[in-house]
Formats: sequence, structure tokens, C-alpha cells
Amino acid sequence: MGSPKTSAAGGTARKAPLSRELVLTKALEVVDEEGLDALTMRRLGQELGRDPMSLYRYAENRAALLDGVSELVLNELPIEPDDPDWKAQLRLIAHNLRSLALEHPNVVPLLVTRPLSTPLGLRPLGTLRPLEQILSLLIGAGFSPAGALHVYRAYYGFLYGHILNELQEFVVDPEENEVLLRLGLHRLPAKEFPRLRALAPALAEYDGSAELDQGITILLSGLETQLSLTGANPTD
Amino acid sequence: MGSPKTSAAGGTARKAPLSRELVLTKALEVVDEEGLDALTMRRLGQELGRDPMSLYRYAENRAALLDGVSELVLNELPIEPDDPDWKAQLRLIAHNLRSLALEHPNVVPLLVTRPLSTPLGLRPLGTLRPLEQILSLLIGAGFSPAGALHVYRAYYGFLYGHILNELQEFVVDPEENEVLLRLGLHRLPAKEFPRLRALAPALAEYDGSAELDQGITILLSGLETQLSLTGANPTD
DNA sequence: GTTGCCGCATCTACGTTGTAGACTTTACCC
DNA sequence: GGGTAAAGTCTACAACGTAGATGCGGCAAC
Repeated sequence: MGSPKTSAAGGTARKAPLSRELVLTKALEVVDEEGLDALTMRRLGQELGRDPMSLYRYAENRAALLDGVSELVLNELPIEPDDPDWKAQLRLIAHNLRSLALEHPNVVPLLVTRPLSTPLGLRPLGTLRPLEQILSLLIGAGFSPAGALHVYRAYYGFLYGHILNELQEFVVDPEENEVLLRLGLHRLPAKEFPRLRALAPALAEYDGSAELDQGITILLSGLETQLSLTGANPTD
Repeated sequence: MGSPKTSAAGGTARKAPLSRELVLTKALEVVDEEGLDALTMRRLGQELGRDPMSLYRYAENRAALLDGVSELVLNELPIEPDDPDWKAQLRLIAHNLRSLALEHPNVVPLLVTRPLSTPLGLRPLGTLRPLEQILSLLIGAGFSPAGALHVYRAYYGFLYGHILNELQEFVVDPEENEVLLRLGLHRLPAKEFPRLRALAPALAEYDGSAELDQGITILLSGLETQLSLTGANPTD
């Protein structure tokens, strides 16, 4: 009955104080559960029990909010820049990022898309951290700076590509257990897409982790021998 | 002065008849010139001299319109599924797709993002064509179906990853000719990002085509030897 | 105790978006 | 000329991001 002002009880603030972390965490929650489009300012405000406008205190606008979510996710990616075994470390990072992506599939479009419209130096620092740390790892392992950059590009490119690929093949409707249907392949004209349709069973058995691993192996050893000719390779 | 009705002259329709191709082409034009956000139904309608609502005859909704644009771009990618030299063909496709991406950078987010929310079988057929044709190419070269799929995944993953990577490093402001500034790197705290800042010159000299080529070489020969152990490799 | 201030939160309001549904116009065939 | 189907238009609405004015609570100075 009383107005919701100055609560008489306990004394713990009657409304949680709200903070950037809190906002971003809740935002990530919404995105994870209902997708990017569901994350509107109004919706997020409601989710936090606050006026939508209050969010602008913690993110300049919606785009910045999305950047914050990317950052939040990428901060979950542990990197050991001092690992003496650079190849093992890169392999580990790859698997960790893959796992992160599978946990937050709705965030992947952000990870991939936002940097396309933001110059390197203006990106959220959290999203540049992996780059810096991996460069550090490689240079520490004996690569020349340019060589490190070269390896990083090939490695990260492949990694992101793999993740996108794997998510694209993700099964939509686990209720449906006939592969052709599950992937919607039955809609494809058989004449024009014979190979694809015939591959339905193989598509269903995709082991993303294994394929990632094999790709990384090929790429890293290939890069290593390629660079060993230029003198930009690791010392040992 | 006469009302714009039934033109007296010639007899050629006084308004171009409008068609899906026409709509999509104009849409691509807008996206290329002003980015994805500029492509609103109203804007596109205006661009075509028609009521925005008329567009719904040719695309079910905005999302479908975007799919159409993806399709339009991918249709520009020539593939020779009967090329006897599968490695050369894959290399060629890679370079062609890279060129396409550089010509239509604003479309790349679509290419990469839309399939994430659409099950395989429900995608625009045009976007599945490359997949089918590449499978055909590989199987024709002697790969087993499963082997072909394996190669395709590694190959296409790497390719998309590379394209994303390269576009992310794209120079924003060619007016500015100091690299640190051009990429906005001067904003980075020197303590936390020493490697990255030191690499500014190297970042500027990125030769995307060469790096793509090297990556493809490594990957294809790696895949070949890997598969040659399983009997799923090409016949010759 | 009173006053002033400042950071946080809220309220109101505006312009823009996608698109449903009813309507009008056009082209054509019998 | 009358009827049918397709193509295009009009009107209207709910939801969005966010600018700008307003309100509110606690702390510092006096």
C-alpha cells in the first residue's frame, strides 16, 4: 500500500545499484536465451526492473551494448601467453574458443561482424586482448614479429572459419530424427543437389572438435615448415 | 501538365515493370554504396520509384530480401565442377570469392551471418550451389563422399575465415597516412598492447591475396596426405 | 539544519522502422 | 463489355532507439 519509497525494512538498498557488469551479464543472458533481436533496450530495462533509459549510463548506445556483450564473452577465453609449447597452447585456445561459441551461439554473429565495422584501434579492448596475447605467445616462442603476425592470421582465420562452419550445420530441430528432415534437406530439388542430399548421413555425424583439431594440426605444422625457410621460425 | 496516367507517346510502359531481379539489383546497389542499415523498405521503394509495399511482391519480408542479396552476390561466383585439377580449381574459387568479398564488403556480414539462423535445407538455393558444386568437383576427382565433405569443410572454413580476417583489417581512412592513426592504434594503451602497436607497419603491408594463397597451399596438401592414408583420396 | 550540488534514474516525446489489411488500378481474355 | 487476377498503393499500427527535460537521493560545506 505504501508508496515504494524509502523502504522501512532491513536497510539493504531497495533496488540493486546496477552496474555495467550487471547490465552486460543480463544482456548476455537475454541473447543466449532468445537471440540478438530480443535484446532491445526496453526489454533489457524490463529485465533489470529499471527504466530503459537508465541503460544509457552504462553503454553509449545499443551498438556499444553489443560490443560489451562480445567483450564479456571473449573475456572468458583464457590464454597463457607464456606457455613454452606454443603449438599446444594454440590448440588449446582453439578448442576453448570453439566451446565458448557453442555455449553462446547467438553471440557469434557479433564476434564476427562487429569488427568489420570498427577499425582495429577503436574496438573494445577486451576483444583485442586475444590478439595481443597470441602475438606475445608466438614472439616468445621465437617467431619474428612479422612471422608471428603471419601465423596469427592464418590460425585465427581458420579458427573463426571453422566455428562459423560448424554452427551453420547445427541441428535445428532435435525432435526430428530423420536427417533429411532435420536439416530440411528434403526441400532440395533432387536433380540439382544430388551430392548434398546423398551426404545427409555424413552431415549428421559431424565431429566438429575432431575436424578442428586436424585442421589445426595441418595448419600449424605447415606454417612451421614454411617459416623455417625464412629464418622467422621459433628458435628451438 | 497532363496527369501521369496513360502516356500518350510511344506505348512503352510508363513505369518499368519491376521484377525480382530489378529489386535485388537495386538493393545490392544501395548496400554497396551505403551499407546494410541504409537498406530499408522505404528507401528501396523510393530508389525504384515505387511504393515500399510493392516490394513485398518480390520478397516475403526484409530478411528474405537480404537473403536475395546474398544469393545475387554468390551467383557471381563461377565454379567449374568438372575441372580435372581440383586443387587448382579450389584455389581459383578462393581467389574469386575473395575478390567478390572485396567488391561487396557490406554484403559479407550477410554471407556469414544469415546461414547461422537458417537450417541447410531452407537456405536460398543459390547459396547452396557452391557447396553442391564443390562436392561434385571433389567426388569427381576421386574423393569418397565423406572425404569430399571433409575437404570442403576445412577448405571453406579457412576461406571464410581468411576473408573475415582480411576485411577486419581493412584500412578505414585512406586520408590518414600514418599507420598508427589510420588504424586507430594510437588509442591503445602502450603498456597493455606493446606487440600490437609495434606491429603497425607490418599491419599496413598486409597482402591478403598472398596469405590466402599460402594458406590454401598448406591446407590442401595437408588434407591430401592426411586422406591418402584412409583410401579416401583422389585416384590419380 | 539548511543549502547547493551531482550522479543516477525516470518520464515524455519524436522520428523511423517493418509490415498487416483494405483498396485501387492495370492488363488481359472470352 | 464484363470479369478475373495480378500489380501497385494507401492507411494505420506497434515497436524501436534515443534526445532532452525532469525528478530524486545522499553527501559536503557552511
